[in-house]
Amino acid sequence: MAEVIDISRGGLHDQVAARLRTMLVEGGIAPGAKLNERELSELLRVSRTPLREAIKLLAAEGLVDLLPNRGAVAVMLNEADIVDTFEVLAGLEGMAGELAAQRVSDAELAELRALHYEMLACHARGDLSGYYRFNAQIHSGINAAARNPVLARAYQSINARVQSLRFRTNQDSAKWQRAVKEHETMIDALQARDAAAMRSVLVEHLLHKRDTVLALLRAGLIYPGAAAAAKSGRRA
Amino acid sequence: MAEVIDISRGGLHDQVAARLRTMLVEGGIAPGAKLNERELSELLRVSRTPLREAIKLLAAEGLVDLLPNRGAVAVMLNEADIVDTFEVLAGLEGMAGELAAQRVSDAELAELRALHYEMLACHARGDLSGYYRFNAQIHSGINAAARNPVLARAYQSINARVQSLRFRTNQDSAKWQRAVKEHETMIDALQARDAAAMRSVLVEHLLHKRDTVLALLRAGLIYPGAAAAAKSGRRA
DNA sequence: CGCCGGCATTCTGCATGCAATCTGAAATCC
DNA sequence: GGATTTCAGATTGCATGCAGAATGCCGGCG
Repeated sequence: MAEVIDISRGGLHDQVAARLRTMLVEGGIAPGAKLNERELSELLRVSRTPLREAIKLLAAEGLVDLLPNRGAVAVMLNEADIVDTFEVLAGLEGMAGELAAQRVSDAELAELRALHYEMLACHARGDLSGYYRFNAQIHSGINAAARNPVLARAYQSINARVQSLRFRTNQDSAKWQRAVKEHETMIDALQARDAAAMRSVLVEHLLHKRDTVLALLRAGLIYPGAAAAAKSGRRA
Repeated sequence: MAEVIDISRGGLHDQVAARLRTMLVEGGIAPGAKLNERELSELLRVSRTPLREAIKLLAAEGLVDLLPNRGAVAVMLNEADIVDTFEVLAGLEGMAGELAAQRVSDAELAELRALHYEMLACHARGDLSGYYRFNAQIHSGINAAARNPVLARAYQSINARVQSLRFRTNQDSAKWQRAVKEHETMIDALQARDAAAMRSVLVEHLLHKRDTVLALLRAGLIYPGAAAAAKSGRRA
């Protein structure tokens, strides 16, 4: 037991949703791009029905905006959206950290520490891709240690919306260094079962991430071509 | 302005989703009940396609569980689910309270205070229905004052899952009294712009709500007939 | 008398077809 | 020449039809 995620390949629309999610998060579909049903149905080799269901799902997750009678477009977050999203993420992750500090088992802690060192190795090698992979694993591990599937799902859902942006953040050396330092503090706080410290460092961590993303956005590095004025106050 | 719920007239599937959501939250569809597509499509006078899309949406919101090749059933939360959900709700509402304390305008504060007195009036009259209505308006007002649509949406989505349970909590006089007291503390904390106090009282408030719901669940008053052992570790 | 296997019904899931709406542009009018 | 209107192509949204799977039942067997 204890496999929390297992429902995956139950229906075709779920597979389609997963594919689309990956494409959206990893940039296979550019932000602001229209999602043409016929096109995607041919690309993914499925009929339009499960595709439409998947798109509705992604809309509920906040990854696409649904325009009435005009289809769906990949979300283009403006500054306010990013600020709001990271604010919520910080709260959720801080909460996960608090709970994890109270509930983490020794085995989990050991595994997290191991992952931390793996990440340090990637950092030392300058292996950004590996760094991100272990980083995600660590955060996922913290969420798991929090023993709250509802929290984990909420976090994942909201995190997905900015994952595509964080994917593009080629951090400079100083910020990378600081992130590593923060991760070290995390592990220490976990070990000490210090919930307050855990929350604090995670919130800080997220706010720094936010600032990085905001800086990139302001520099026009995230939405290179598009006019960012498109979506102003709309919220689907 | 600031109507957070407005998505109604977008498409047919949205209207269907709204109808179903209401039926689920207000008990029109019992927890654990199967959602028969043909039946519902006849009841709502729509074809199965938008109905299915709506069901997928509700599944994403966590209001129904999707069984592969076996349709959907209205969620039946077990004790662990309730604990987890309220834990997250407490975190989110505490966060909303913190932000609201920092950002609430004088006009909003005045309106919240007015709503508070309206609620007191309902309390004095023993008007439970009106009490709940104003209660919901106050909480919605706090969320609005937090100036974070992402947070508001996340809260609403997760809150919907337990709304049907809270709907049935006929609080005894003592608990009602305490809730009223807590609400007073809230308004005071808002007025003082005391974020920490606001978080604290909201978290307390939610935990008390949780305990009330848990007590009802243990007493078998929430799922009267059904065997609560149905869903154990499943999470959709 | 209880258990097991096969069969029919029902239901979900997916594909396709049709109507309504939107996009874009060409032609027309001022 | 510029703006407006109108029309054709394309696209979304919804309804329906069909195949696969699951459920329940009935008869047969131990």
